[in-house]
Amino acid sequence: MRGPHEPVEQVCARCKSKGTTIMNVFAAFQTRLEAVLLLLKEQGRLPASVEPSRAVIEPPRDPSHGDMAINAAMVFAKEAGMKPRDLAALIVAELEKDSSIVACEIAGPGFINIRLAPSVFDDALRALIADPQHFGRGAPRKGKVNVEYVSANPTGPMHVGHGRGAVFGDALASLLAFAGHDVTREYYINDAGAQVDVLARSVFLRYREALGEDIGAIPDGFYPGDYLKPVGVALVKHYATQLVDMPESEWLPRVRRYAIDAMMTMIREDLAKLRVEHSVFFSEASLREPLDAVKTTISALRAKGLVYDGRLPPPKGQVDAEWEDREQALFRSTEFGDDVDRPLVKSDGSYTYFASDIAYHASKYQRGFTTLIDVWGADHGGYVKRMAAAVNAVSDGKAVLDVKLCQLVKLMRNGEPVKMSKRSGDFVTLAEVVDEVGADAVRFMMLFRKNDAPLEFDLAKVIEQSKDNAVFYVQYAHARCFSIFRQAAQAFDGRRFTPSELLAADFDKLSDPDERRLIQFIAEYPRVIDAAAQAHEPHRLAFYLYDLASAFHALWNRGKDKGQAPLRFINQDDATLTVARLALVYSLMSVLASALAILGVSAPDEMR
RNA sequence: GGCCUCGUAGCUCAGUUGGAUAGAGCAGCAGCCUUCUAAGCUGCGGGUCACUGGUUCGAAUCCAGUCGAGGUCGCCA
Repeated sequence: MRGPHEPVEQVCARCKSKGTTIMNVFAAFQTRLEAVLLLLKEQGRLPASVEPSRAVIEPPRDPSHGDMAINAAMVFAKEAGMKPRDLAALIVAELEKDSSIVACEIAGPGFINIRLAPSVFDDALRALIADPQHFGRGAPRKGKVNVEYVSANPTGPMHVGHGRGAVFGDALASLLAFAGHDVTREYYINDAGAQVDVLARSVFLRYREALGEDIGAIPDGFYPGDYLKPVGVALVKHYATQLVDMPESEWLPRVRRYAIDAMMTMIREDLAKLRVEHSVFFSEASLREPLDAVKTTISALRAKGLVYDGRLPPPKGQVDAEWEDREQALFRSTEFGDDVDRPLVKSDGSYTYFASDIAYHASKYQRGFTTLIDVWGADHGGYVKRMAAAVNAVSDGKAVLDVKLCQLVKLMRNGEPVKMSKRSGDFVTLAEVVDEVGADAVRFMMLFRKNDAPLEFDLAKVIEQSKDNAVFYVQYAHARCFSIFRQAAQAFDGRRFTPSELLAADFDKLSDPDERRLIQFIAEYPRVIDAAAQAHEPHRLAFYLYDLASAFHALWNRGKDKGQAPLRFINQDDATLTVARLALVYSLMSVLASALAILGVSAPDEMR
């Protein structure tokens, strides 16, 4: 079994000298296209104002249109004062000088469809076979990226919704690292607010319970869950009866620290089950002590005129009897596009959560990060504008914040909703789900959906071994590749088919249109990585995997039909052909493994 | 009421940052199949991309408005 923890994060040292153009055929031709446009500019045949990078070269939707499509003629027609098709002709005349372009044709409103020599894609495959670990990776990029995800309150076990953000953030971080970014994975521990005091008091009840006291029903305003019982028991072991007679001001800090640590241990274990990792756990409390970074940050903003004392209009559309008009410290977030300025200090004098969060994000910037990605639940959507404003303010516009909102997860079983009663504190936890269906199923299904779309997660369907289950379908493609190699070894008296042998394969033997399509699909991998990383959308990789698996299964099935035996991957009478096909299978297998590793899903050798 | 995220086939969802005739899986219908790995395969039907305007060579995609779903609206985090 190939584990999901191959070193996808380590930037390959070879990237520096090698670059990506050899492997990314689309990037390579984008460069050539831009060179042509530049040349036309220099010759004065295109106005100086055209920006070559605005033109796009991409795989066409319809394969009959060729291998790549260029929209340049339409994009620049107006600036050039030419008809798109005339401009296209100009570009085509230059492109045709390229020996790897075997045909150019102008189609529709001015598309340039180009057909490439098969060797272009074959070379990409050779590059992949020569170095499967490297294929698709981006060259190292400037700037540090911080991905903050999970950041669940340390007050109880994680539920399924947390799991979605966890998997999303984890996969996004891996994806960005693979694409060449310097990525740090971070968890913000909310260990300074009122809710951890509630936690401490709830645990103190359990402590007394563990000492034999009858505590009765858990009162309102306390965390009722049974998961706190062991913490109470552990407290007894640690403190015996020492805490019982202390005043709250003395036991609370002790119990709080202990409880938070216990909760974080539990959360880390849950995350580990899901193969979700963080390299930095950042404590909110550490922003206050020993130095008050919140105060410092607010002062700095005040000095810039971005914090002032003022009054806020009461919220509209809802009557709030509690509303009291008062003067308070406000952050001028309207300066950066927010709707109202936001308070930093509560009526009791303590900081609002937002104040801490500004200091926290300032810390990220001070630690050298310029791209900040926060993964939040959709219920925090109303918070995005002010946070983006704050990041802008504390970094003087030098850092950008991208907040990825994850929608709710609806837990189902055989199409029926699974009941979750939160009131009793006895809801379905993430750990229970992972134990039931496995990390692979949870991870893949959560990534097989756009993050901002609601997700239905069916506990029964995700472990079904059938084509209807995307996890199985993709993993099975990988297992099938292995199976083909096992079969091949048997058919050719234990021959090994080493990578170096596959590298020397005769790719001309791969001439069936479906084979060629699969090769091109594999060659698209670096482009998919690049686009998904740029958009911060790991789900694109999951869909690519599914489509890739689908193309492979279809090809495999063709060999199953009567009279189509020559299409089978293994042909005992033709070793040259078999080696070529195995080279294709090996390439496919490598890409499947690579993409699955980024998503944190295992790539099994067999699925019996 | 303000703001945020959405609205695509009967259902669940993609849609390559504005490209050509909008795709896939279920479900439905029609055939085929006993295996290089068995948990099937192939094909067909199915659409006012919520609606109305606008931007331009070109819009599911961008902008404005309307309708609908969910979320959110100082002193929770």
